[in-house]
Amino acid sequence: MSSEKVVTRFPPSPTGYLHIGGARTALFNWLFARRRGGVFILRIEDTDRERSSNEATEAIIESMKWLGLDWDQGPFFQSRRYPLYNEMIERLIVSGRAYYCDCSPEDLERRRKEAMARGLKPKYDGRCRERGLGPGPGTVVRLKSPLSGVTHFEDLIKGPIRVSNDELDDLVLRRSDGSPTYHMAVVADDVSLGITHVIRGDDHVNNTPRQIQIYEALGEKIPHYGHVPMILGPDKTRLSKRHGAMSVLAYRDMGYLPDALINALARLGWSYGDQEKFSREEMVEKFSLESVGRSAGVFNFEKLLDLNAWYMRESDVEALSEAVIPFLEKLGVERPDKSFLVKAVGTLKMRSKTLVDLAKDALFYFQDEISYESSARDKFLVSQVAVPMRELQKALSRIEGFDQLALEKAFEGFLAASGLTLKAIAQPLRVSLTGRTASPGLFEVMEVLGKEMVLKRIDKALAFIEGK
RNA sequence: GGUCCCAUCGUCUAGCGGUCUAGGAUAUCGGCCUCUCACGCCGGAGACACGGGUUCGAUUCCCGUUGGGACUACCA
Repeated sequence: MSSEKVVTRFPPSPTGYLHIGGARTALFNWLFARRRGGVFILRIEDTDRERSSNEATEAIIESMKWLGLDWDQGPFFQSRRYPLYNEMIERLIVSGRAYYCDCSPEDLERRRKEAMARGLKPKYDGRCRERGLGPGPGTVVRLKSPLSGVTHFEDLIKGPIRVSNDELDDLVLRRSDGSPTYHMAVVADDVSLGITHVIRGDDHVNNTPRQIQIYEALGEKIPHYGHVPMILGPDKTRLSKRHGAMSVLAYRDMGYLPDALINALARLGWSYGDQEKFSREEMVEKFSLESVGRSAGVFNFEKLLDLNAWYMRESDVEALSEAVIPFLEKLGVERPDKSFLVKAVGTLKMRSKTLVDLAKDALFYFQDEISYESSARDKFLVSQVAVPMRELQKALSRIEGFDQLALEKAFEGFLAASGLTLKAIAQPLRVSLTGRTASPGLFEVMEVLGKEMVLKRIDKALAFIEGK
């Protein structure tokens, strides 16, 4: 491709949170711009004042930041750029490529129905095209679009797409209240921001010829287009609130790492041979629109979970510890000691799949009084284990350095002397120390907990057994 | 209804005419490892929607059928 400077943009409308479909579109734009050493712009499409909100805008920005999709320019707000749109619309009127129309919405609706009843296309009939109307109340401005010919473009993902012009009607550019319509605003902004590549959802394929007509009327250079397929819900219908867990921020709150979500999103639609895991740098290096698939896909939650677990395992333990703090706090653990937390997380990062799980799994480290899972308690804290546990406790109390190595040695001695197997004592001890039947290795747990806490918990378990 | 887009294991995908008795990942089922749970390792089951062409040869190219999806507003 040419050496032109690449400029892409992500233009969400702030009518709700940023969902994973939008996030993927943003990601692809970001990836493409970064790959080509170009510019990535964030633009907020808030021309629909009714449905737009500041909360949504903030949520979108927060989501972008959390995902690490940094933008070079913006955010631009369409609501503050009306003069630009009006200027462009004036240009079109002056050059005769747009005209005023005073057909009322009700009238239009009636004519549409009539047309449909007669088996015709429900498009604008061009009534005001040649009336030479001027501005006035209740008037809109429409594009004078070509009556014949075809509009075509080369989609970077889907290949050549052509639409007969008689499928397209004279779309409204400016509403009667003076505001620009979506199509007008998009084109005007893309022109003025110098957008070279429009990478957006599949649902815009049909809009593209319309927008190209506006470019042509304006005499502006048409950008390259790439339409990425939709993301579907598990039932293969378009992703919506119905499918739950839509918002990017919801994934953050469910304890997913941004890198894992990004990786999962990238691999939904894009591929690089058989490779599944990509660092950001690798993604940027290897991304191309040619290797984005053309068919819609279902978001695979199980795969995200697996990826997240992998990213957690690969994480630096310090960073992971930092990340889990808010989740621990939610569970009532306040200001955990940093070095203790790091040690605790070190024993768990191989086994927890999300930060939420990690926090839950780590809870026993931080509780003064652990509670026993009822089934674990009933099965393992039974009278038969009281004697060996007491002996074990004695052996443990004699250990000098309470680290894994010393603990293992002490256990060897204890098991040899008592004739017990580790298997026989492991689960009762585990329940005593953690309250559960599943936990990190006993020696790891004990080292982190420390001698005092270990002896104390065994005391408590013995008291429980004997008190039964 | 019209227009446009799409179609490989349950899911995400590799495949860009012969290398395909179709590869990987995830999920699932066995087994190993083992103090539990994970991790890891080994193995199993599991897909080219259908029908026509083109070709010496189609998962791969073309057409049709079917099935999905999108758009068809003074929403974006």
